[in-house]
Amino acid sequence: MKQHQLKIHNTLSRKKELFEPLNPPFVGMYVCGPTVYGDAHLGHARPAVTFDTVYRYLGHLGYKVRYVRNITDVGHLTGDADEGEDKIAKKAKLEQLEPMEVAQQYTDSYHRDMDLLNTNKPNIEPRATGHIPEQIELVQSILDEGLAYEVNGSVYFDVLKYNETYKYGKLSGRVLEDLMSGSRELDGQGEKRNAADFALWKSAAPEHLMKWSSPWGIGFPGWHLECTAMSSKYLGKHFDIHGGGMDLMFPHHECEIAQGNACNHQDPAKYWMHNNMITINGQKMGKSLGNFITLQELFMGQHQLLEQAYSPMTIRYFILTAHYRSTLDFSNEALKAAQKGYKKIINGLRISQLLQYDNDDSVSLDENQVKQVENSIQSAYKAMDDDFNTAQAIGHLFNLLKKINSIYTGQLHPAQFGEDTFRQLIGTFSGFVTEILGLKEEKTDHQSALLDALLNIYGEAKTARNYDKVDEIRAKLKEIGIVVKDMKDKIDWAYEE
RNA sequence: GGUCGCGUGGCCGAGUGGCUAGGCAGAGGUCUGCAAAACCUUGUACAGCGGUUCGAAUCCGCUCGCGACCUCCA
Repeated sequence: MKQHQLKIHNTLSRKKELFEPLNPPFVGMYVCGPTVYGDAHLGHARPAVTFDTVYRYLGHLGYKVRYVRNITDVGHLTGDADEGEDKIAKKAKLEQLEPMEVAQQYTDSYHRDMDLLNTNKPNIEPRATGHIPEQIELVQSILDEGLAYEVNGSVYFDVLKYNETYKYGKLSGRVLEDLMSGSRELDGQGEKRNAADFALWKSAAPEHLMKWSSPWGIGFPGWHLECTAMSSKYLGKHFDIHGGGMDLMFPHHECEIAQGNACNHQDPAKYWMHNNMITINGQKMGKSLGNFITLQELFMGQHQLLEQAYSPMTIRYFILTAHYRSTLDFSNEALKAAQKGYKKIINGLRISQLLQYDNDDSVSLDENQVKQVENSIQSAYKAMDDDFNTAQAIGHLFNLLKKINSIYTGQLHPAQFGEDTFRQLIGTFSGFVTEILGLKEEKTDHQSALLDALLNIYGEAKTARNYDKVDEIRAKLKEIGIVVKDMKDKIDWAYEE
């Protein structure tokens, strides 16, 4: 285990705290995943990249992390107008599909997009519908604790009663009295004893598609229950890190804490991490605002607001250039700058793989250069240790990159750094970029353009009767499985059969 | 209305009491057949007003502006 003083901003205390795993070297991390009823959008990219980076860095420090991220395939309630209906079932009716078909389709597209963003797969990716018995058990145990009540086949969490023993609202800083007075009138609240109560189990109407039998009748689980059920099943009743978007802080995570305390008498997680939101041209992204961009649209450049396509790695890099707790604003200008920055880093990565140490006795060690490299390396790690400050770390990586580029162009000599520092420079830069930040080279498919250029040279060499050159080009291409075809009136190529 | 957060140079974006963040764009230079890349130099930034302090972008107060959550949301 490397010696690092890793600090994590804990939403519970609103402070940075020294990270001390409950059971080192093991770390349990649960992150709220997507509700799979539509294509993944920008908002899904941020937590995915953020917590992937957390996962990578913890692994880099030597921790054995179990990363659990759920797939919500029971839709949350859509709200007042559609009480009793859920998002996934609604979409299914519209498209004349089985609800599970919808969930599968969007789970697959989510996976595709997350792969493109080069995020590691979670170690466990549990589905809500695969954990109905566990959720029913939870409801029962909360009922047994006397902290829930049943009405007409639905079960509600009794927030007032809970608040007598525990503190409801401690994560989001809400005060129960304020919640009760400030809460709006919603349909279907008649069953609740109090506006602040939330559903653990909802009775399903006959036309409802996704439903299961339970001790309280046919119904479906409440929105917050799955995370409690699955996190405790796979990580235990008390685990290290719980992550998710800031918008989930209330009520979702608050309810998870309440549920966890109600049945396990302890907070589910020690550290709560929340990534901030993404805005587009300064505005919140939302379907109603018409600035809702899916990842595929972004990668293809197919959206009114986009002047061009932005590659997955450009997006990943862009997300990493801001601290995860700051809002991040998407604009064409910012994305274009990110694209250039990303390419600069990747060019550096390619160069760093080419550079060799070259001991030259006529070049003497330059203490100043050594010191600068050592400082930048140390600072990059320090930034990551300070609540995963990737933005600052990247700044220091650019300073390392300048050294690498200077060696490449011959303005600095490897021997000025000494062999140790030289290897650290190369190793830290490339390791940081690929392993911690998860950036990789995006190989572009320029095969046909390159072939055309090469075949032009081939043709010119032939005209000039430079047959050595002609044979050389033909041989090189044959090595990669391409045969040159000299036609009567043109030169073409084909895959070697 | 309640709770929380933010306002940094042309743009993005770190920084929470004294030490050049960094990227993009711009200017000058080195290199170069030309160009590009790279490297070097260059920007007297911290919403406004007041206070604390030897010293504040950084702490406190007020004002203005923006946003998030409170309702599905990543």
